[in-house]
Amino acid sequence: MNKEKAHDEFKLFLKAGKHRITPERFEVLSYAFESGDHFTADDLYLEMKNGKSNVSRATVYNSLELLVKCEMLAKRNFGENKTFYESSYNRKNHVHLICKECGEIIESNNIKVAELVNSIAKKNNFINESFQFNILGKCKKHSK
Amino acid sequence: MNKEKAHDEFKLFLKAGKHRITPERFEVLSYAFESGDHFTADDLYLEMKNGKSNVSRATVYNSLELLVKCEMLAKRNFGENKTFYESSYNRKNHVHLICKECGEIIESNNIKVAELVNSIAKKNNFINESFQFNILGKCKKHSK
DNA sequence: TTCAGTGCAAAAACTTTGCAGGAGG
DNA sequence: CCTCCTGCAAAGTTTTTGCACTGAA
Repeated sequence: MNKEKAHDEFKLFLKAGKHRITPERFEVLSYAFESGDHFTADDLYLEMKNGKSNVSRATVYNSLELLVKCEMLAKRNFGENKTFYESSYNRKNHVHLICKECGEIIESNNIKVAELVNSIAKKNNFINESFQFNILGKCKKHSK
Repeated sequence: MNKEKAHDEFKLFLKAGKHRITPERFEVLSYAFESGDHFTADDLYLEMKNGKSNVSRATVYNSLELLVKCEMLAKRNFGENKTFYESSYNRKNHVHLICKECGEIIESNNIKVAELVNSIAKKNNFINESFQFNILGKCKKHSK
């Protein structure tokens, strides 16, 4: 997704939900999309501060939640007790492989995951909305 | 796993790792196995305090980590920023279905999950040690 | 003009650490 | 007797909240 399209989509979402259109929210959007694949709210806040942005920590947290609600970002959580965000555009059904040695996060797309999720949900009378699928272990470099 | 067997297994593990055999560690073990399927360290600490146990918070955290290391408990994390523990006895390869409405956690066992994990790991030159597989959505009661 | 959104700092929630005293081996 | 473990409290981390002010509609 390019930046302009993202900007417009977020704007529409804000209007629809009667949230105000503020420059701070678009600043967060812009940094979020320039940031790496997986970042935390605080990382982004510090990055923005470095980049001479004056957006406050509270606003960063708030704006990221709005971006999750409008499905432009997805929340992840990899075992440490902190929340990561990632762009969710065109990224359904993917799995994270997380190296316990170096923390590297590899993403893998596998068509069978979605099928499996649906079949498990169905079997348990459960309405599937999203999933987290993390495989923990050692990456190639650290498998000694 | 019955309580005595668990006690013995933990004892052997402690000896093997040159950890001391202390009454506090076995108290934590005992409460952990009487506690629900998924509990946090702090929940357990408060429960123990209620139960007139004098074990400190630090010791609860420490002992739970030892129980994870000896593979009697598994660490989980369901999207909120806190660590849950669960008994890992006879519970490889299971998936959690978490209701966003009421927080209920359903467990599902599915033989295909392990196969899929192994095949994804292999494809990415990754050594699979464990996984987290959570499906988020609505349970039967809340699917309206 | 109005009130949602903002910045700031304080509080909250969960976990880890430092230290002095106590008990396991 | 030597340390590892313990309890306690303090500190650390990440996230949320309260409050007074500001700016979007």
